Amino acid sequence: MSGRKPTITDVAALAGVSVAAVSKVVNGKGSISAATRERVLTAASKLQWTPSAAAVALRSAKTRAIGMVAKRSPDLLSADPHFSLLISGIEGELSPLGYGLLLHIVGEQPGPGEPDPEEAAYRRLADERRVDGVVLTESRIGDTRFELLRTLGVNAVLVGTPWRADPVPSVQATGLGSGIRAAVDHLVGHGHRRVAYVSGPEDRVHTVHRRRVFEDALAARGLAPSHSLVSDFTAAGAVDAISALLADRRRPTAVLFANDSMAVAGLSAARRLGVDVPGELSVIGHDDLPLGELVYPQLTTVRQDLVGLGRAAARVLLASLGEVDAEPVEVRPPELVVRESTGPAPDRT
Amino acid sequence: MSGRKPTITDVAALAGVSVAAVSKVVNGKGSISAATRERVLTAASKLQWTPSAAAVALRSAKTRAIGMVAKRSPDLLSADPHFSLLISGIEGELSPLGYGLLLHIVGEQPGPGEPDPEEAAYRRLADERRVDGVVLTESRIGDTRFELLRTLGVNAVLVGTPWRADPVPSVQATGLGSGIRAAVDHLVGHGHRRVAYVSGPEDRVHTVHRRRVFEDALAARGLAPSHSLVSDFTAAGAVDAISALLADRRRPTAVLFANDSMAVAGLSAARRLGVDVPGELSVIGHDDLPLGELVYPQLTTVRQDLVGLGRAAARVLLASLGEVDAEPVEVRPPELVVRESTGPAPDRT
DNA sequence: CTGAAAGCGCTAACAC
DNA sequence: GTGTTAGCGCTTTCAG
Repeated sequence: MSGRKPTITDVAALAGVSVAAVSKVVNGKGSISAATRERVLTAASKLQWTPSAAAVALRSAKTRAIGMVAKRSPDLLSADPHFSLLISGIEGELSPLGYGLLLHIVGEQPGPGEPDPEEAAYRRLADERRVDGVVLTESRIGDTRFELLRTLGVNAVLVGTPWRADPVPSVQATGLGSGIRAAVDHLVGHGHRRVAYVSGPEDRVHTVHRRRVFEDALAARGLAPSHSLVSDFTAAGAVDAISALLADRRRPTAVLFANDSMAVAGLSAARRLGVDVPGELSVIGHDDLPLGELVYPQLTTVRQDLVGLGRAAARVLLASLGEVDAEPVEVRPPELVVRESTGPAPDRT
Repeated sequence: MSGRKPTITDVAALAGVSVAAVSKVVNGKGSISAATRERVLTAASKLQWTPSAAAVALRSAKTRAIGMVAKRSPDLLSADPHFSLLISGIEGELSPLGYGLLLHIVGEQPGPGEPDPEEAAYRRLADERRVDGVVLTESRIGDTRFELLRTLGVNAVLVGTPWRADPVPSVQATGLGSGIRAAVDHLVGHGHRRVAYVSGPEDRVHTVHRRRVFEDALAARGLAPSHSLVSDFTAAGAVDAISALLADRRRPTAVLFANDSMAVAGLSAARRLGVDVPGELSVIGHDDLPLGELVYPQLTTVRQDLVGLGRAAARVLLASLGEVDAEPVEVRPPELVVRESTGPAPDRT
């Protein structure tokens, strides 16, 4: 395409040294005199040479890439912005070290007579030796991915809470639960007594965790959930949920959703049904995606430091690869962001 | 980590053939007897062997990966869901062929005394020979990326309209402009006479194109834009724009935004100012991101087949790599999706 | 401190 | 139809 790409040999020749010397200076290993280093460096930059990733990978068995596979339902709605933020954080740590991020998006359905696409994706990553590690998200109850990855021999780190204290590397925010507790306090402090919860899919670890935190927080104020629904992170699910809640004679005056997309969809559905938010119903989301600020009324939500989580996950992986020291990066605790979708409970009627 | 990974040699030994034979069968090249093929295949599967990506890449100078670099402003708001959809389409084509997608996210700012991070990212991808091609998005006026990529010797395909008929590979929807024209017709048909346009950043090729289509469509109905604003794809920008429009004594009765995020932000801002949508103001977005269905009122928007564009881009790249035939995949033409944010023009007062 | 040499796992001529 | 044999570009002992 544009002349041959220079190789280490070219650099060595131009610098008048051996290829070994060049290798040593670019890797900072072995001992090299300042003079030689200098000559190699200038030769390299003159030739615009950068080590070939493939050669390095083959020789050193390190690809300098980490992988991520995202399982996506046809309803692209939910996970998306969540992933983007996480990826931003991950990339922020990888890029400076020259690591790449290999992304795979797989469907939910195994396709007729085929293996689980998610598992297949991890296998391929491992078998082809394309990555040095992977980051997992959306911890699931009964999650088999760690086991799989372990037998495949690839490093992994989980963003979130492991399924029952599995001894797997993972990262989570400090003070987990503080945001939801603050949300409950906010609501109760505003006179709400009937507050409902709409969770995400039940196979998610965070689903049960968040609901428990919610219930405990309410209990601490001497209350119990007015309703507790399970939904699926889709818009339709949220709409169904809100319809059910509003149809109840003793309907809630406030509802917490397990993510922002559902919260916005629910909020919109309520308004469409003629229910004023926050006048008649307060709504709180979870994650603080950009979306929440765009809508009217703006969404009160539990902010999660997604970028920080991504960053932290990358650090853990990088540390296990010996690239950085294992100093954990701090992930900001979840916090309540009060905007316009919450307010005082409506007058008792 | 878990026993040594099997190599082609192991497979050859187990099958009782030469490594060349194994290579031939996995690559479908050369001539191999059915019997040998069979033995190789069983040996390979017994050993769970898959060719090492690094070895293949080094030897054949093909990485079987394509790259993408996304330039992201600190305000993550805009490009996001757009990218996710594109990526879904791209991955859909890559995965079946065993290709990977290497993603890089870079900031806008060059950092003090540093080179443009975007350019640096492309250079790294090329110099390290990490990918066989890249897909570019967000065609810019005066775009230098193609030139860069050409001198770097990497295949590239653009999603969108090239900057002034550059002879670069690109994909776009058939019937470009049809969606915006339909939007204008929809509005005018509903009695709107004062319709405004809020564009994206002026350095984008699509910005000027879409605005022209808009103006031409209006002109075809004997009208001219009531206002034409330039914004920046941020929520704040959209809010400013809508405020300016509504402050005008002769304010528009309808406004088209260059993307959905701005449209939703604008729509929300209008409502916050006490302006009813669509009663007093009709709003139309662009792209049809999931977000538009979540909000209330649901957003009328110009749908763009983002997934199809991603798919098509991947095909073009794959074709230029000789992996697939160059049959262009069809990208659905843009179409107007009428929802709740548009309606009849308010009565003249 | 420096260089020669042996591969990493695989593909592609080229012989047989 | 099948095997032998060079490397691809780099890292890493191991002598000097």
